[in-house]
Parts: sequence; C-alpha cells; structure tokens
Amino acid sequence: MAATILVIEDEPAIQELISYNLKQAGHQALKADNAEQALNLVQNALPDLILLDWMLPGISGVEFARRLRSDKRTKAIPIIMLTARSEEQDKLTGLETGADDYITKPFSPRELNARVKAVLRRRAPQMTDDLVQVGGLKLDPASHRVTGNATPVDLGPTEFRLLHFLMTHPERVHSRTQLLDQVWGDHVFVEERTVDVHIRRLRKALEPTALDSLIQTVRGTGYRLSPN
Amino acid sequence: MAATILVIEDEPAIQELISYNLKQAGHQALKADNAEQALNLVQNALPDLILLDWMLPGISGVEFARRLRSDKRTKAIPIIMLTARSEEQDKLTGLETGADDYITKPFSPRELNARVKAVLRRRAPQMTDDLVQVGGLKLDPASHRVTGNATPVDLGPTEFRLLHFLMTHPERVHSRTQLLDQVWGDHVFVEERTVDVHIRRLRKALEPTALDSLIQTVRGTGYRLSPN
DNA sequence: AACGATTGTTACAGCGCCGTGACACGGATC
DNA sequence: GATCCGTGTCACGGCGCTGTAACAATCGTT
Repeated sequence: MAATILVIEDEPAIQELISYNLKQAGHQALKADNAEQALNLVQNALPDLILLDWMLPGISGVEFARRLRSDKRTKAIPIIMLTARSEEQDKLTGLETGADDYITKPFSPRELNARVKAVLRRRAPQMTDDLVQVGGLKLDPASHRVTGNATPVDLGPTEFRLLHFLMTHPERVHSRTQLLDQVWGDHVFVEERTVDVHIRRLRKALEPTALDSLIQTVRGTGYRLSPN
Repeated sequence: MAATILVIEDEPAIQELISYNLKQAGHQALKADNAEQALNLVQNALPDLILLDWMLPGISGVEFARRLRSDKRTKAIPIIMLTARSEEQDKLTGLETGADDYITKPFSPRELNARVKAVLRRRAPQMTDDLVQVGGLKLDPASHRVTGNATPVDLGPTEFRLLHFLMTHPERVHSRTQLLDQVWGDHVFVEERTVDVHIRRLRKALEPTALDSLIQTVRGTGYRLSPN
C-alpha cells in the first residue's frame, strides 16, 4: 500500500483513532479538523484517498466532496464517507456526490482497513504495493524492482508505471487513450502515439529476458499483456 | 463497455458527476447543457446511449426524446431519462416517449452504472464487453480474443466487429445494409458487396475449426449466424 | 435446359496503422 | 555551466487491412 490518506474529522478522539490505525497499516495519514484545513492540505499535495466525515462544522462533508469532484485536479481522488448513523437517505445523497464507499460509525479498525484497501484496489490496483507476477515477470512496487526469469530488468519511471498497470490488468486490451488516462493521468496533454514509443522502450528493456513477447499489439485497438 | 454516451443535463454539478462516473466505468462521455447543443453533437456522430434530463431549459427532455424518435437516423438510440422525483405520471409520459429506462434522483453511481449496463445489454449487446459464446465459438471483447473449439482464431478488426455483432444477434437474418450500419457505422459510404467479402474472410478464418458453417447465407436477404 | 439474379472467390491497389530510430527539450546532478 | 537521463514528438518505411472490380459459381424461375 503505502498510500497517503487524508482524514477529515472534527472529533479529535476519532480522528486520532483512525490515523493511528492507518499508520499501523503502513499508510501515511494527514489530519484535518474541517474542510478549510483540508482544502489547504489538498492544494499542497494530492492524497491518494480521503476519509471524510459526514457532519463537519462549517462546510459539510457532502459539500466538500462536491467541490473536490468539480475540480479537475481533485476529481479523481477516491472518497470514503464516514457517517454516524446508517440512514438510507444519507447513503443515497452521499453516493450521489461521488463517494466511493461508505462506513457507518461505530466501525472496527478491521473494517476500516478492509474498505480502504478495497477502494484503493478498485480505483487503482497499481497503487498497491502487492507483488505482481505474470509469466516469468515479477514486479515489486515496494522495492521498485522488476525481474524477468530471475534476472533484473531496469526501467525508466514511465515504463515502470506502464508495466505495472499492464501487469495488474492482464488479458485485456487497452486503447492508447485508456493507457494515457491510467498511466500518465487524465489531465495530461500527450500525443497518443507517445504510448507506442514507451511500449517500444518497454519491449526493448524486456528483450534480454525474451519476455517482450508478453506485450502484444492488437491492431486497430491497442495493447495487451498476456502470458500466451 | 466502451460505449459513447451523451449526457444532457443543465446542472453542471450533476453533469460532471455523471460523466465522471461513466468514464470510470470505461465509457466515453459527451456533454451537453441543453437540447440544442445535443442536437449538434448528434448530427456529427451518433452516440450509443443518451442520458437525458427530464427538465431542461428551452426544449424539454420529453420533447427532445420525441424528436429523436421521429428521426430515422436517431430513433434506434437507447435513452435513459433522469428525473428529480419519482412521480408516477412522469414515468408514464417518459416511457411513452420511448425512453428505455428511468432513473430518479438522487441516485447512486452504482445504480447509474447498473442501468446503463442493463440498457446496453438489451439494446446494443455488442457494446458491452461480456463474453459471447455460440456453438463452439467464443469471443471475448475484453481481451479481444476469439477461439473456435478452444483453438485460437485470428481476425482483422472488421472481421472481429462483424463476428461480434453476429454473435450478439444470432438466429436472425441481417441485410447487408443493416450490417453496414451496425458494424461499419452509419455515415460510411461503402459498397454493399463489400459485406460479402468480409463474410468470406470471416468464413475462411473459421475454416480451420470447421465453424465456418455457423455463418449462413439467406439468399435475397442477407446473412445469419446460427449453431444449426 | 436456359437464363437472369444473386452470391462466392480472387486479385490488386491504396491507405492507414504501427514499429523504429533520431532528435530536441527540460530537469537533475555534479 | 556541462553532462546525462528521461521524455515527448516527428518522420520514414513496412506491412496488414480494406474496399472494389472482375470473373466464376450457384440458385431460382420459366
């Protein structure tokens, strides 16, 4: 994992409890008591996930979520809502604002961790630092290392992210646009053909291990990673 | 998936929310604030599905839907209506104008995606990435792979789309014109006999698996795919 | 059996997609 | 400031794909 998670919660005890648990799980926790503080933090650095209390003094959680969603820079950040009661109406409105998941208090640390992990995995499986393995290829996000048939492969940053994404989504064709969105980010202006070049560089780096054949071209559609 | 979906909604926040969720689900989203804008977009290229707000400034959603239904070129496009309240009368009128489904606000992203998928499955199954299987033939849109009796079949882009359409609409004769509209696109000028050639290429590619017999000629009418 | 209509089959030219190498630019390092 | 690395873009060339025409084969009808 090793995600940066922003916790927005006005009650100090709960805030402390949550951030403690997150740290235990290996994440970095940023804390904010209200939406204004949170906005400041978000402007400095984008967190990977936001835990947002439903009821906040001043700007409410719902309103804050809506603002995040309306800004191009922040609209891709996953949000998990925290609410005191499991009111059905709240759930509907909460999800309407684009929350990715929902936790009702009181909740156990186990539940918290499970949901955090699930959201991170769903939204960006390549964000987790689980070891990925396809064919004879191994990629370890934690140590940032790639080996092909036990011999080391060295890659540039972009090739690493590209390979990571492909390995976490194998057996599936990805268009150039999808790859740009997922690997480069959806706010980047880059020519589609640039993907080709990085695919080429990736293949070249894999050649010594003969594993470049894992990356297949699907003419007219995109690229696919497959052990066959 | 990978459908092009036109969102017609005058409230920016909701428009943004919807298109964001659609993109997350792998679709391409076109946005319009009102019916006039939407008409322009539709004239350029036909979307695969339209999400239409009930209340619109100027031309109302109902009126707009009626226009789409009265034009030959657009009357086949599936429409999902968005309405603020679940008023029974609105539902009736909405479905009367030919809406395929109905979503009442507030709605969750989950519900949105579920209904979009359901409508696409019903109206344009070749747009979804569900695995299709007819006889011993399997086609997987996600990985872009075709196997006949477990042996791989390789196809060009056009043959792939053609087979996909036929497999999602089996046991049914399609005229050359219909195939051109559905597989090639509606604003493409191609000789009708070109269909024959691609049918031939498809049959040839299927020959090694003896599955070319699935594609049948209906003299004077068109082609049909059937396991018999 | 003969004829016209419809479809099967092949060849070919043109175009577009993709692989590839080269190059310029910017940031980091020293 | 010089150098190096990573990155994005372009241009060129090859090859696969596509549409069309031409001819062969088949079907249905009289």
